[in-house]
Amino acid sequence: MTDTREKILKAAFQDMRRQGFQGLRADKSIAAAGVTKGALYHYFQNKEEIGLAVIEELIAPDYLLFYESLTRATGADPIALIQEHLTFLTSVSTDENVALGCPLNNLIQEMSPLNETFRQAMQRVTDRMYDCLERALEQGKANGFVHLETPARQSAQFIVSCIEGGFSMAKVRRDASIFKENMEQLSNYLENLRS
Amino acid sequence: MTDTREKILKAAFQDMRRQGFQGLRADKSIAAAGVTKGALYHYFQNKEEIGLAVIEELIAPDYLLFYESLTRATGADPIALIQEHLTFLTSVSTDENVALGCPLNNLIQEMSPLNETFRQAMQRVTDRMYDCLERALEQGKANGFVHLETPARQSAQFIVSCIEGGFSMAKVRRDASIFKENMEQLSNYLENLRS
DNA sequence: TATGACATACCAACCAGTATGTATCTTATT
DNA sequence: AATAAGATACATACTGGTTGGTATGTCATA
Repeated sequence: MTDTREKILKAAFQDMRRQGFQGLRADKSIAAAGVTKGALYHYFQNKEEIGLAVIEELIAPDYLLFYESLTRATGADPIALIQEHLTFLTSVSTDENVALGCPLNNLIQEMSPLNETFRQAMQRVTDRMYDCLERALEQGKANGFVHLETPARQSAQFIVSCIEGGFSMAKVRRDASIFKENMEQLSNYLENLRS
Repeated sequence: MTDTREKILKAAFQDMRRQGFQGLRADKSIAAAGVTKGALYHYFQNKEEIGLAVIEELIAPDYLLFYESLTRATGADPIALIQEHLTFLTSVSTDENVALGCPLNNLIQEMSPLNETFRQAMQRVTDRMYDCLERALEQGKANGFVHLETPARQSAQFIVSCIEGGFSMAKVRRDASIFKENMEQLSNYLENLRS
């Protein structure tokens, strides 16, 4: 990826996080990085392509990093790994950070009903998160870490849902402690999955 | 409230649910209801006022209906009442319905970082939900329904957060069963709060 | 000399908001 | 009861700024 293209995506990502995709003013967004409209429409056919590239190239890899690693860690205790991830999420959640919300969640809320291509791209990300968590929980069952009656798929969905819900509710209060306390409750739920 | 004003708010509410507040084209929105721009700017000073009125007059009363009733039901089993509410939410959640998401959650995600007046109006709604749930749980403790070690405030936050998270994740898949399965997990969590 | 990588100027559509006009309804006065 | 005088409740036409996108030109490199 060229340097200019990367600058465009990063600037678009930042502004989309604040103002949404509809609120994104692409040329103004990149101007601060010294990139002009000419460059923008050289690398992207239209605004939609920018949004999709942000999802595919910035959001998806970032979000899937942990979940992919989770499935690869065969033999490990999945609950401990998820708990670690929650601790990590909590540690990076400042008031300023939660005020802008979860980039993926933001886009889901805004764009799912408006653009089917966006929706499918985002569904692919969440489905992958579910798949990874489900597999990890199943492996955890086989390895004696997870209670055998745990409904792996539903639990996977619930975990992701709790995280995103936590971001949502922290956002409206600009209050990271809301997120942290929610993660504590989710943590309790996770401990109940132990065998 | 006059009939015309009501028509404007209802039309704006519907379109805001799909396209967000930024995406709302107020005059086009009300045109289908036979109302013109003249009427719009007769009842509202600007677009912002429409959005705020939608929150205060349509969303807030609708959302608080259950939670207010919950606090009033002193002596009742709060967990049973909340479970009933989850069942109700599940029963009205069709694929088409979840595809549009929770109107409050949508607006929170979109507008919290962009408009402080919006944010405060929405925070008032969520705080009220927390307050009602917290009180109900505390009453439940006093009446022997709820485990005494239950952190009432945190649990209240978690419950709301799970519901909103459930809407979020169901939205991207246009799949009501995601919401239903999440409510099942939340239901399990609630049962664990019993004394 | 052809192509990639931009920069700049431009355009048509759109959109929030305004200006202006008018019919109806209310209220004070006779 | 009749009428004049606002006030209310809109409808229509217009405007100025914005926005996504395009057309065109330039410069460096292969």
